[in-house]
Amino acid sequence: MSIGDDDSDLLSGSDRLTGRQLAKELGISQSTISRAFSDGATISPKMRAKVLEAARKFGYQPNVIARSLSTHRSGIVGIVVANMTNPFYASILQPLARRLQQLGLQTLLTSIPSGQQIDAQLHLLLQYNVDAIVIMTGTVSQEMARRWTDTGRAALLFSYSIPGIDLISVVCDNEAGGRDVARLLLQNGHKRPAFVGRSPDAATTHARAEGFEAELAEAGVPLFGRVDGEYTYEGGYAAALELGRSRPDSIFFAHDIMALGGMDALRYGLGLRVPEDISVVGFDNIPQGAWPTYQLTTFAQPVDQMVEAAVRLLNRRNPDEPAPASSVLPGALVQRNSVQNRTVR
Amino acid sequence: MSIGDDDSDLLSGSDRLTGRQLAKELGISQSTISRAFSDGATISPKMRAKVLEAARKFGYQPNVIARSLSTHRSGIVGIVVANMTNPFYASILQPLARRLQQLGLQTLLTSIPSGQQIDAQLHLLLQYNVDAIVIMTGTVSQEMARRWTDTGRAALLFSYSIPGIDLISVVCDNEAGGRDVARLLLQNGHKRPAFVGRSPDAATTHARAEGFEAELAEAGVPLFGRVDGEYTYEGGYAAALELGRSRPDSIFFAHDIMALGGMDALRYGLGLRVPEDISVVGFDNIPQGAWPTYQLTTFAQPVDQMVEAAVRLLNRRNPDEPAPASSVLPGALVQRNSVQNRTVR
DNA sequence: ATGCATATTGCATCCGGATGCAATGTTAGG
DNA sequence: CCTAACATTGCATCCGGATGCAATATGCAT
Repeated sequence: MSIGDDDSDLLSGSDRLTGRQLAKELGISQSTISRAFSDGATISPKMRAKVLEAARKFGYQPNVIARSLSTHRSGIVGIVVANMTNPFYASILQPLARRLQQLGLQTLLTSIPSGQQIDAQLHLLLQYNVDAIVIMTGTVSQEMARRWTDTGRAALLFSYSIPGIDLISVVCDNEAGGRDVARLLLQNGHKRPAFVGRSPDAATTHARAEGFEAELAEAGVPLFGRVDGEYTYEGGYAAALELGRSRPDSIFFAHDIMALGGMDALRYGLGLRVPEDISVVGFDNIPQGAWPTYQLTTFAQPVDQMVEAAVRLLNRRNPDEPAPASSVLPGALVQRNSVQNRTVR
Repeated sequence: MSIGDDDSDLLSGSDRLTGRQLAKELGISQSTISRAFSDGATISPKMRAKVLEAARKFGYQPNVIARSLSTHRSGIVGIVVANMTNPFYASILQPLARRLQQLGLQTLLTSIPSGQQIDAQLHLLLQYNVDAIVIMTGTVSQEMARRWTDTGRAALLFSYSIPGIDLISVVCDNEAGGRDVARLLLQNGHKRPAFVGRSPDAATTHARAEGFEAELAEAGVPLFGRVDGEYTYEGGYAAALELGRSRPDSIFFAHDIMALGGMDALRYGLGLRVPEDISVVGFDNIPQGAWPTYQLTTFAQPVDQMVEAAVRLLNRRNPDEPAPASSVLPGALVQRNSVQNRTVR
């Protein structure tokens, strides 16, 4: 073998080594180099070892772009988010990106105005040959959804779903969550429960609201009031201000971030005590809810399991495996200190 | 012209139209198609219009990957972050991504464990031909920095810098910020000011600490105490717990998120009142600091201007423009209600 | 109208790997 | 030892655009 030991600094140049150069160096063909780096290619173990060894030595790595050009894959997962200021999304992005990186997948992040149509973004991501997308917000046209799945790429709705569009999704059981919250309030003797945060286009909050109201109805307790609003601290603040005046004895906010704004509105805007005067329950379980000022009782989305499920669905290497189904994961009530027992004993 | 009007649905197939196909359709060469889409290429305005019109009609768009293969550019900006749970980073990511998208640049997000060496990530981003990087955390080897700049791509440290590494950065004037905070505390009659959050490897917090201590020294007020800690809510909580026992009359936290944790520790852990018993000042100006429970007085980084500056530096199309310099932008004190006047009148 | 400079367009080839098919090498059965 | 069957490797070509250079077209001055 004629390879010197001292030329391993070939990689230090700004232009990298190509497969053909390495091939010439080894006296073999470029195809063989290529095969050494492709799983399941027809190459003898001996030859592969030799190539990989030389590649390591010379600092050769296949050019991702060139590979992508012919394979139509990229090792990139597109992610569509809005509202990274909502800590819930931030807390998903982090572990999701990390898990994907562990699998050798990069994340192309597309940030959009909340709740919009995202066909244009998907189109764009398609141009970059992303292998899959995780969508956390927005609506998609049926045609775009079809076009996407036609390419054999996975598309995954994370923590929500779009009515009438058959893309797989990973969600927690929102309706059950709503019911659990209702049951908690009922058990603690609440008679005037209100709801905040339903939005016309978000099936997620619908399910939360429906579970909540259904359970109340079954107990014969009417919903005392409802206000909608943006999924922000400010939205929750405004809604609570509006709703609080009519004195419900408890408010269920469809998102923790709204619940925090709501609690502050109740306390600082209306001078009420939480939970003594009014109970508050949230949904999501963001870190801030655990802060001592809030001690928010909430329904926790099982973020870790959801990320795991997402990664599993995205990582399906060969497109001919059975089409995966949406998964609905169970969440759990996290009881802290924003609900007070109002039963008369 | 033989183009029908009804075949504009060519784009609906999962495989897109190539430039050569479009060229054949128009009876021209593929080169001309390519030139029609490249700024500054030699092509007559008339021909370009004709091509673009046909492209629109047939739904042709140049393949980004193929283009990237020969140009070595990608229209992607890599972003390296840690700690998206720190709202400060989340609040940067959002506008930054949006501004870049407006310029037709996508963002490839790389999330790493906080404060580590990120050579491997940069190497990876290089493989994807990213046009530039924005680094928000971590250290880079001198060799990697050189290798990166040798490729003619911009690299930008956002909101921090790495000692000994000459990559341009966009930061606010941290030292001035530290001084301003010190002056504020002094003006309000504080005699026992403490500092929390300096970290050995973060020049940013060093500068904040130095400005703070320098200004105190000039006024003849000794630093009452100092505790370091992680840049998290919990880190601030723990530090305040430790420091609070010795009763400083004020604490300057190097990061708002630590200040919030600190305030909670002082209030709920030690039973102190803020600002009556002890004043607290933060740095960054995250949204949560404005919440009524905290009303945190803080030094605000000029995030919008910093993002603008970053975008301007990244958007330098031709690499032969004068090498841009780092920019240091002025921040400003945001006075809310976590500092009390302790002057005896 | 003629000649030369300049503007456009086409041709051929490159970017770096992936892959179908043919050629060669290897192993096993007879 | 011979040949069928399979395992490896190389060859040629493709993925879809970009671009240097030659060829052609246009414009201008004389």
